[in-house]
Amino acid sequence: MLQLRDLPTPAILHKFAQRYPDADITAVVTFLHLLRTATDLSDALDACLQQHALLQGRWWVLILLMREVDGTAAPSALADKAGVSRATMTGLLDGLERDGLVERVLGNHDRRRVAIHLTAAGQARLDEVMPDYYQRVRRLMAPLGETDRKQFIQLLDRIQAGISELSGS
Amino acid sequence: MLQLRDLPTPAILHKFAQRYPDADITAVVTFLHLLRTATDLSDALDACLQQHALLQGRWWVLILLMREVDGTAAPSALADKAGVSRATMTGLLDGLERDGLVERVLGNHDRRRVAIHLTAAGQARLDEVMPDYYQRVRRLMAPLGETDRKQFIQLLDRIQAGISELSGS
DNA sequence: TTGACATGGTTAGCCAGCTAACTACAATGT
DNA sequence: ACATTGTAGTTAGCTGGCTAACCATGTCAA
Repeated sequence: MLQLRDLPTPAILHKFAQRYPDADITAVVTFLHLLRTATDLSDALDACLQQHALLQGRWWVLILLMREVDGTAAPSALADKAGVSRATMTGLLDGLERDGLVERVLGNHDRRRVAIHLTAAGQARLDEVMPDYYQRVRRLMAPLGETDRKQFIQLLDRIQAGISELSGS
Repeated sequence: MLQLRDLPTPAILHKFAQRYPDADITAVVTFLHLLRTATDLSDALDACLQQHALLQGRWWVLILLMREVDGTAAPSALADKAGVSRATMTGLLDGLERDGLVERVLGNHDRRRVAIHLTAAGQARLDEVMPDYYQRVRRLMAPLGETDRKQFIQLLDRIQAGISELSGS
């Protein structure tokens, strides 16, 4: 994700719009504002996870495992749900297994398959980080009331729908 | 940035809220929606830049250089403005220099300093990618009218203000 | 004047993304 | 029965984040 510390000033936007007449100023400003806020939220999430010796990728794998009734899933399923490649998931699982937060259980019927299991230590780590996470998200979103949130999500969904349409065609 | 391919269903949110009573459901949903949309936009940006053999980090450096009147800046200034460490900037500049898009000019007065200069090839690459970029941003933001955009940015700014306040205290 | 500190940039080594290629195994069609 | 194809997971090698440590150079004060 782009780390935007220095959004363009009106003067800079004007300069660029001169050279590139296709520029839609308010579109660019909206686009960059959204990315900037998301980056800041992501950084805030990093700060939270770091307190508990976790990073986004590994934390998300633990959550995906906790969503399962038996705390077990296949690496490829985790990769799909986390939106990363299978190769990346192998690396994440290596780290989590080294820390004892998950374990690899070899399959019996199909010996290609491996089951990833959330260990007691993994669950304990989640029980430590999640209350902190929820607390922080609560505070981060506090500036928006319930009505604001509905409205905000609606605007996000309209952008999302546009993206799906563009990439679909 | 988190790759959220699988947002929690209401059932999952309920399950987690049972175990972690601090959870503020609408806050979490809003938070994840925002990150999800930003991720998708970032992916769309990646797709655009890839058409022109660029990645976000390197592209942003070129833009920062083009903002300067003489197309020149110090590595540390670029690092600050891009929001990355000086070490990361060294790597980005290595890649850009290898591709001939920037050049390092050694300082005369202070021999620690290096000036980074946007080359003609670098400017040409920007002139190739920017119209495509603006075109795509225009289309991505098309679902929102001018009024929507104002409102959206205002909501983003309120979140941003909250973040600054939290990290400041 | 020179010793201590500050600054600009690079290097080294870690993590986590990616693609492409590979291994092992399963399934399937002739 | 066996060759082909498909699938699950890993490995290798790239990029680009990070921190910490490390020159080299400037600066400043005793």
